[in-house]
Amino acid sequence: MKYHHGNLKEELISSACKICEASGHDHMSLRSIAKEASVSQTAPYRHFKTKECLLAEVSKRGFEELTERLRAATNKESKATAKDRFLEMGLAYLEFGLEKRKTYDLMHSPVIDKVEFPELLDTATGAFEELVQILKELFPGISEDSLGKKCIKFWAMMHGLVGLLDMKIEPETDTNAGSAMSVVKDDFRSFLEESLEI
Amino acid sequence: MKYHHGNLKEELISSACKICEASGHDHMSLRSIAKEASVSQTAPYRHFKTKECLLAEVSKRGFEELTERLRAATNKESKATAKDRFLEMGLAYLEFGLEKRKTYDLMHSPVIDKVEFPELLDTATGAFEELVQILKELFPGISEDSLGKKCIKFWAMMHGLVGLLDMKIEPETDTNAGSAMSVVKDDFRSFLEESLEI
DNA sequence: TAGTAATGTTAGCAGCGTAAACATAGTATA
DNA sequence: TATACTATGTTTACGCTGCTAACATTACTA
Repeated sequence: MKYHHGNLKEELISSACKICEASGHDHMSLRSIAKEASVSQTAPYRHFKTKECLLAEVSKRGFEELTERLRAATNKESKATAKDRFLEMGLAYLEFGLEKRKTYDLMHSPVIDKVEFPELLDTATGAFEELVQILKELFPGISEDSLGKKCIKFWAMMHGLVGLLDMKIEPETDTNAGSAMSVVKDDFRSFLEESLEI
Repeated sequence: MKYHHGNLKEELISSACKICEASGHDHMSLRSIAKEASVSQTAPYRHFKTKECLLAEVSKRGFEELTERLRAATNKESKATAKDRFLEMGLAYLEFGLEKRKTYDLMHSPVIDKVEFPELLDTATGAFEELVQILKELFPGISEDSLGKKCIKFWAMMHGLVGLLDMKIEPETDTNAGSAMSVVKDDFRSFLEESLEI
C-alpha cells in the first residue's frame, strides 16, 4: 500500500456519504470515516479543517443530487406539460427526501451552519432555482413578488411533507380509515395537484 | 447542601431546556446539564435511563408549550372569526418555531425516536389536534378524507416555513427587491391568507 | 540534487455517555 | 425505636470522540 493515497479527499467524502446514509449524521465519527477509507484517524485533517467541513461537503453532494433529480424531472425536452413536469418535480423532491432520508436530515440539520459554507449555500440555493424556473413556466408573466411567495409556499410544502411523512405525527381523525398520511404518501400526485390548486 | 436534592428530576429537565435553547441540542452534554443543576455527572442516571430519555422530556415540554400556544390562539372564547383564529394559529406556530428555534429543532430531530417514547408521540399528536379542530370549524361538514389532507397540507406548510425562514436558502428572483423570504416574514398573515386560499 | 510543501502516521489531550461500586438519606416494618 | 430496604446521591473508571502536536514519508520545484 502506498504511503500517499492519491485521492484521499474524494474517498473520505464518499465514505462519509456512505456512512451518513447508513447510520445518520449523528452516528458519524471522523474515526469511522477514516477507517472506512483505510487510513489513520487523523488523516482527514490534512483535507478538512474540522469534521463540520467534511459534513458540509456531504451535505453539498446531497443538494447536488437533489438539484439533478429536480432538473431531470422538469426537463424541458420532455413532451409533458408544464403542469405535469411540475408535479414530477414535486414527486422527485419527495422521493429524494424519503429515499435518502438521513442525508436529507444532514442537509437541513443545524449542525452545519450554511453561513460558514458559502459554496454549500450556493448549491442549496441552486436546487431552489429549479422550482423558480418551472413556476415561471407555469405562471407566465407572474410578478416577482408573487413568484417569490409561490416558491416559498411550494418549497415549504415539500420540505414540510418530507418531515411529516417520516415522522409519526399525524392528524387523528375520527374515523379509523387508513391514516391521512398514508393516503398522501400513496397518492401524492393527486394530493399535490389538488392541494396546490393548479 | 443536602445530600438528597428533593426535586432533581424536574430541575434537570428545566436545566436541560435552558441549555437546549441557549446552545442547541447537539451542544448539550449530560455533564453540563448536571453541572447546571449543581449535581454530580452521573446523578441524572437516577432519573433518566439514558441521555435520550432526558432529551425526550425536553422535546415533550416543547410540544406542550406549542400546543398551549396554538390553543390560546384559536381560543373559542375569542370573538374573532374562525378564519381569524386560524390565521392567529398559523402565526403562533411560526412564532414558536422562530422564537424557540433550537427547541423546535430538537422536537423534530431524528436523534429522538418518537416510537420509543409513546408519551412524547402523544403530546406531539396533541398539538396536531388543535389544527384539526379549527379546520373542522372553518370547513363544517368536511369529509374525513379532505380534513386529513388539509391538515397535512397546512401543517407541512407551517413546518416547512419555520425551517426555511431560519435557513438561508431562498429563491433567487431576478429583481433585487427585498428577499421574498423577508416579505413573508414581515407580512406572514397576508401570505398565509392568500397562500391557503381560505 | 537540495530544500520545501504536501500528506501521511503516532501519541496524547480533554470531553463525552455510561456502568459499577459505594455512601447517604428516607421509609416501611419488626 | 431499631432495623432493613429502597431511593438517590458520589466517585471512579472505561472506551469513544474531535482535535493538536510532533514526527515520517513522499512529491514538487528551484
